[in-house]
Amino acid sequence: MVTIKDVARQADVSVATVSRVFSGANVVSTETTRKIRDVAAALRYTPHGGARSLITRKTNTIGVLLPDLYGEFFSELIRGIDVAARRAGFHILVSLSHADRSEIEEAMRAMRGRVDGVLLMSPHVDAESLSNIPANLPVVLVCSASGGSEVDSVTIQNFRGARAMVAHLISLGHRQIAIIKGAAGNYDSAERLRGYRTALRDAGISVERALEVDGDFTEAGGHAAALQLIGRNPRPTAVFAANDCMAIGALSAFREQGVRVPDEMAVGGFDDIPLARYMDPPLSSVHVPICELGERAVVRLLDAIGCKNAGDHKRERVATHLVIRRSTAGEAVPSHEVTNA
Amino acid sequence: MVTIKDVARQADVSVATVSRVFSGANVVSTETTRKIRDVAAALRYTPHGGARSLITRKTNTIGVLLPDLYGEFFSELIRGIDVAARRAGFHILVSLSHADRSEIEEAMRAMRGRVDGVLLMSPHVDAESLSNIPANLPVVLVCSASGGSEVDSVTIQNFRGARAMVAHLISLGHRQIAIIKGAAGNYDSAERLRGYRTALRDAGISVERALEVDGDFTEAGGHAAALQLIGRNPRPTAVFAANDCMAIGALSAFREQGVRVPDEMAVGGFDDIPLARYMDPPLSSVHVPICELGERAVVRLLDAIGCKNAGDHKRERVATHLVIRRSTAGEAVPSHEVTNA
DNA sequence: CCTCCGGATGTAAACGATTACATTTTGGTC
DNA sequence: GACCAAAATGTAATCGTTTACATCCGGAGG
Repeated sequence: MVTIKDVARQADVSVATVSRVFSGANVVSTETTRKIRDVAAALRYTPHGGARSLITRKTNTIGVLLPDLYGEFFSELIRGIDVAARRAGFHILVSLSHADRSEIEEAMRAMRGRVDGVLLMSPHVDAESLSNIPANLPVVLVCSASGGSEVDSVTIQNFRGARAMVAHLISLGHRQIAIIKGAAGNYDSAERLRGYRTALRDAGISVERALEVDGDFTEAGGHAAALQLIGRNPRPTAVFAANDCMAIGALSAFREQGVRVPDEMAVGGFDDIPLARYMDPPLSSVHVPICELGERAVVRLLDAIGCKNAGDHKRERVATHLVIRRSTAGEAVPSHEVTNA
Repeated sequence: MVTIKDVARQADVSVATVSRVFSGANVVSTETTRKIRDVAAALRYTPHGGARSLITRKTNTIGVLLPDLYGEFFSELIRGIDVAARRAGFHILVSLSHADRSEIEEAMRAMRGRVDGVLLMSPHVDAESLSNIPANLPVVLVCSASGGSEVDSVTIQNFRGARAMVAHLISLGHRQIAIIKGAAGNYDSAERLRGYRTALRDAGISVERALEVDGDFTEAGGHAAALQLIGRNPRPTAVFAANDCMAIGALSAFREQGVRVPDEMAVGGFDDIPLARYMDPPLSSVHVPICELGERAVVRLLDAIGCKNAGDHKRERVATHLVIRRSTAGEAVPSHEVTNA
C-alpha cells in the first residue's frame, strides 16, 4: 500500500506538505501542489481514511443498527438514510438482524471508533435501557419505544394512521372490523393496535379480542390470519392489516376462498408500498414516507453529532396519511386516488 | 472519550496489559484480568476500532457499492451480504446510488483505509475499466459485466433463466411472445434479452423487434409497456417481463383492460420476489436466490482478502430456476408449484 | 542595510491502539 | 539458597495521518 510518505519522498517534499494538499488547506504553492498531485496519481495514492479519522476524531460515518427487516420498508429506509448521509459527506455502516439487548450492545461497541453516531431501530427493546454501550456516542432511535425523553427519536404516526384507516372503514358502514396484528412485542404493532382500538371506541363500537388475530408482518402470516377470520362467526366485514404485506397475503386468501373484496370484505393495509396500487383490487393503505423517515433520522443525528447540547432531546414523528383505493371503497371511488391527510 | 490509557492508569498497569486483555491474547494473569475488566466496565471503556485497525492493518469491514436499487432485490441482497459478513466477523460499509464511473471511483477512494475489500455492483459501467482506484484493494463484481477475467465476479444465471421461461411459454403453444425489457444499458437486462431471443431462435421462431418493448424494472414501466403491447397487431399471446415488478405492473394493466391472464395473455416474470405467489393470478417467474448471491459474493471477497493470490480470478453464477404458477399455465397446473431446475 | 512580515515548507508530537522485545516476578529443582 | 525457565508485565516503536510550531526565504518599509 502506498502511503503519504511514499508520495512525499517521490515528490521530494515533507509529508506535511502532501497532507496539506489532500486535506484541502489551501496553503501550498501551485507548483508544489501540481508536482504532488502528479506523483500521487502516478502512485495511485489515496489517503487512508482510518488514519485520518484517528487524528481528526471524526469518522464521517454513521452506524445503522437494524432488526430483521424485509422488502420495501428496509430498502426505502436505507435509501433515505444514505441520501441524507451522503449529502453531508457521511458514510453508513450497516448492521442487521439485531434482536435482543445484548446483541445491540455488542454491535454498538463494535462500532466505537468507526462511527460518529448511531441510528438505532429497535422495535423490541426499550433502547433506553441500553447500559453497556460506549459513553458519549450520539444515538437516534428510529421507530422504537423511548420511555422518557432521554434520547432523540424519530418515529412514524402509527397511532394516527391506524385510527384514520379504521375510522374510514367505520365511515363506510362497517361495524365488525378485524385487525391482523403485527409482530408481537413490536413497537409499531402496538401503536397500530392502539389506533385501531381507539377508532372503534370513538365510534362507540366495542373492542372484541376475537377480532384481533395475530400476525407477523409477512404475506404468509396475513394469508393464515385471513383464513382464520373467514371462519369467525359472525364473520367480520372489514379487516385492517397492520402492514401491506399481510394485507396482500389476506387478499390472496380471500380470493382463493371466494370472498369478494371489497363487497364482502373490505381490506386496508399500512405502509402503502409501491405495489399496493397494483393489487387486485388496488389496496387502500396508510402512506408512510419511509425514505423521509430515514432522512429525518439522519438529520437529527448529524445535529446531535455537531453540537454536544445533551439537553434538548426531541421526539419527532413523520406524518402518515390515508390512501383510499378499491379494496375498501368499492366501485364508488374513482380510479384516481383519494388521499386524506 | 475514555481510552486504553485511562483504563491502564486506573487499573495501575501498562497499556500493553490492558491491550492484551481486550485483544484476547490469553496471557494475562486472571487477577489482573479481573481488575482490568472491572475498571473498564466502570469507565465504560470500549476499544477504539479505528485505532485498532490502523496498526493491525485489518478493518474487518467490507465495502458495498450499489447502484440505484429498489425493493425486494436490494433488501435481500444486503441481507445475504450482512449474514455472510457477520459470520466472518465483518462489518459492512454501504454506499448507494452510484451511476457513472467517476462516482464509483470516488466512492472507492473514500473507502480506502476503511474496508478490506469491496463488493461492487455496477450494471452500467464495465467495472474493469475502473482505473483511478486504490491499488491492491480486492474487488468482487456483483451482477456486472466483466469483460476479461481480470477480476472476480458473481452473477446470476440470467441467460439460462430467461431462456427457460421463454421456452416454457413456447411449450405452452405460444408463438407471439413479447418481452418487456429491463433498464437500458443494464447487464442483467442485456442477458435476459439474449436468453429470450435465443429461446425463440431455438424454437425456430423469428425474433421481431416490434415485440421487444422498453422497460425500466418498475411497476409503472411494466404497466405502460403492457398497454403498448395490447395495441399491437397481431397482439402477442404471451409476455416475458424482465423482472417481477414490471410483470406485476403488466398484470394490473391487463386486468384494467379486460385482457384475461393467462387465457388471452400469459405473463412470466423474473426474480420470483415473495409477493409473486400472491398475485392474481399467481405469477410465474424465474427464481433468483438473491440472498445467496450476496453470500457467495462475500465468501469470494473474503477469500480474496485472505490470500493474495492475485492469479485465479473466477467468474461464478448462482443458479436460477423456473417457478410455474397460474399466470402462464392456466388452470391446468395444480396450485402447488412446479419447479424446474 | 536592517527589520519585520507573511508565505511556503519542514519537524515532530499527537490520535488510540498492538506487539516485538526487554525486564521483572514467580516458582520449581537441586 | 541458588539457579533457571516460564509466566507476567512493562517499554517503546509503529500504523498513516494532521497540525501546532519552528524555520527559511524573499521583499517591503524604514
